[in-house]
Amino acid sequence: MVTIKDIAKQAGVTYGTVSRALNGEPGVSEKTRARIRAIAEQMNYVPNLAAKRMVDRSTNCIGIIWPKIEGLFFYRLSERIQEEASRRGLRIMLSVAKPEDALNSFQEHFIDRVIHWVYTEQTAAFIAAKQSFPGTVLEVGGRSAGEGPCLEIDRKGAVCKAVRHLAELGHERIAFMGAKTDKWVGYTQGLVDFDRDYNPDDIVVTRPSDPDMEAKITGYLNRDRKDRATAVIVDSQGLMFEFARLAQAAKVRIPEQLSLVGYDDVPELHRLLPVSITTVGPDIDVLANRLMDTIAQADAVENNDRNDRRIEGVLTVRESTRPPFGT
Amino acid sequence: MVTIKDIAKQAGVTYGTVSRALNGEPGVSEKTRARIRAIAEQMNYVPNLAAKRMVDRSTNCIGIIWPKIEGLFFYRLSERIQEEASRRGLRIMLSVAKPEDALNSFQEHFIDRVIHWVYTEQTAAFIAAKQSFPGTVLEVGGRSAGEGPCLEIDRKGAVCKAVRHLAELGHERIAFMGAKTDKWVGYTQGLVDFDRDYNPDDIVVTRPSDPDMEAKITGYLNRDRKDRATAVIVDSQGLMFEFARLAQAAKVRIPEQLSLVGYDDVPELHRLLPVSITTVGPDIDVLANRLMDTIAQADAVENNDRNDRRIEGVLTVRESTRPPFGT
DNA sequence: CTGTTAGCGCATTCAT
DNA sequence: ATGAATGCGCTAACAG
Repeated sequence: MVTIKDIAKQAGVTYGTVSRALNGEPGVSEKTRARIRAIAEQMNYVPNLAAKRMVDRSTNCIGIIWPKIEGLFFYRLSERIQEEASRRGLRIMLSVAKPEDALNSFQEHFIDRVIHWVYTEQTAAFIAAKQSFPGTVLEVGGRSAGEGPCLEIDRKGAVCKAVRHLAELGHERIAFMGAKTDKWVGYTQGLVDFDRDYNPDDIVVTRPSDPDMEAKITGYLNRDRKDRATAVIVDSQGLMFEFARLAQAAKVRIPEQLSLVGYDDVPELHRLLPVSITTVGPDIDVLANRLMDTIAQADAVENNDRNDRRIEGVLTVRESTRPPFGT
Repeated sequence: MVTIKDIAKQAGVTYGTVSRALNGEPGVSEKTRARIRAIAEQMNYVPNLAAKRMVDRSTNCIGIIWPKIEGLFFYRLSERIQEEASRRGLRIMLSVAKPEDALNSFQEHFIDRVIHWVYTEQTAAFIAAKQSFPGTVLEVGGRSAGEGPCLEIDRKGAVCKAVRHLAELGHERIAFMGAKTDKWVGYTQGLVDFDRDYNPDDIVVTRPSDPDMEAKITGYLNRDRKDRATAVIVDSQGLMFEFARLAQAAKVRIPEQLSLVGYDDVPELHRLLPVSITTVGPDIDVLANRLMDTIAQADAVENNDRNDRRIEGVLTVRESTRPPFGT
């Protein structure tokens, strides 16, 4: 293992100078700094984080706890986060372990800033782990649950935008398939805002793991066209995989017979149907950016404007939505 | 921050004794050990991991370098690896950075065992980083390229099994879509082994990023049925996403008009078509297991039997393959 | 059984 | 602008 002492020897200086040079501290001539940098690179020097941590407590590595669900979306997001991070000279480590275990791992490895994707209620074990975690945990997704820094995704508002889009196209009956979460609230809100009737008959409460999911969706799709909506919102990427397949099986043509909006814009979605799918949800680039901005100045974030802590959803109109037949 | 020195003072011993007591080392009377433990607890002592790591640089953490491709398969695999690892008391960290950066990150964080998924030629930068890496890099996937430990996936043999399966069903013309890799070699090998004609016309060389991918596949599918094969092998999950869509668009019914075998068995595949898809490829559970076994005893692995270093593919027959029409 | 001490790799302060 | 020296908290080897 090569240390700054080795580099010092090679460069013919003392290791104090090497330390200054490599850390961009003043008091080193640019010439020797460049030389030392070159030698370090060439010797493949890797700083020892433990030693660094002994004397000062900073790291440029950020840990991310990978959520169990939201698979594809998060997969895409992590690619973008990585790009953003390296642009900023930050490093990224991912953990797919249970959140509390992940936090412990990060702690052992001197990672003191962690991004946590909130998708369900937090377990007691995780809350405990979070409390004893010496660094910052940025909570992303759900409502600003607790004390620490957070970045809220306005899922409700996003789905509301979907309703608006469909209403503006002229759809009178708009259906919703998904779970009774914020997204569902956004749906009902949208119906109110844009003067559409709330029709319990047009709501299919289900999720991919629901054993009756297939029956419920197929049941809805097989109704007489008079008895179903002209547009539907599907509340997650996971459910969209199912929905697309069942819609094709039921020979429901999209968008001719049914307009379709999905939540979360992942490329794989557009491979599911012959047409590309209109989506709402956070913009993946914006999200990656904001995450890095926020975590980069995690201490200052407490003072931020409330609005700054929130990510709006965006609507991306594609081929799967159009005015209802006969308009 | 309370250190062992503080505890030592409180307990009236030296801090060396405290260290031994707290770490369960022999050479401390049980009486003083208990007393020291109590004091540590009462003073709310938290060991300084950085300092510990300075002296004892061991971890039970394994790093994984996330490959740029193999999207969903690797995602599923990493879930299984995580489960396997925690069963064995090991921890996992993932990096999505460039392989050489990932290796440096791992080194910084004292992770000295790394799993690397080989999917293309290795860059010079990575080979250099690997050479100066102080730990073990387990290469998985490709041919046992170099010196270090490796686990080869028999992609060629897997595709060969696909050909065999189709041949046994009675298919005379079997097509292949994909890149000219090991999998393609397995295809040609299979044709030879099972007495099928090699027909360049039934090979569509493409990949998801190929700009002409869509045209090539659609062109093949739109041929007169007499001019195309009765079965096709698609060489990757990524390409299958495209193929399934194009097949539906071209109104080619599977398996009635065309039998279909995919490479890599990921659940998402079976949401693409009305029927589930027959696949070949490494079994994800077996792979996770073998990876953990191998990395757990990374030093001993050098002596292993050659056959032990290889993962066979398995064929999972589902609805997308059946005898050709008219048989 | 317990005390003593060297040194892990580094940032930093004080000299020069 | 650079060298020298100190100490961060801890383990391990050695001394008593």
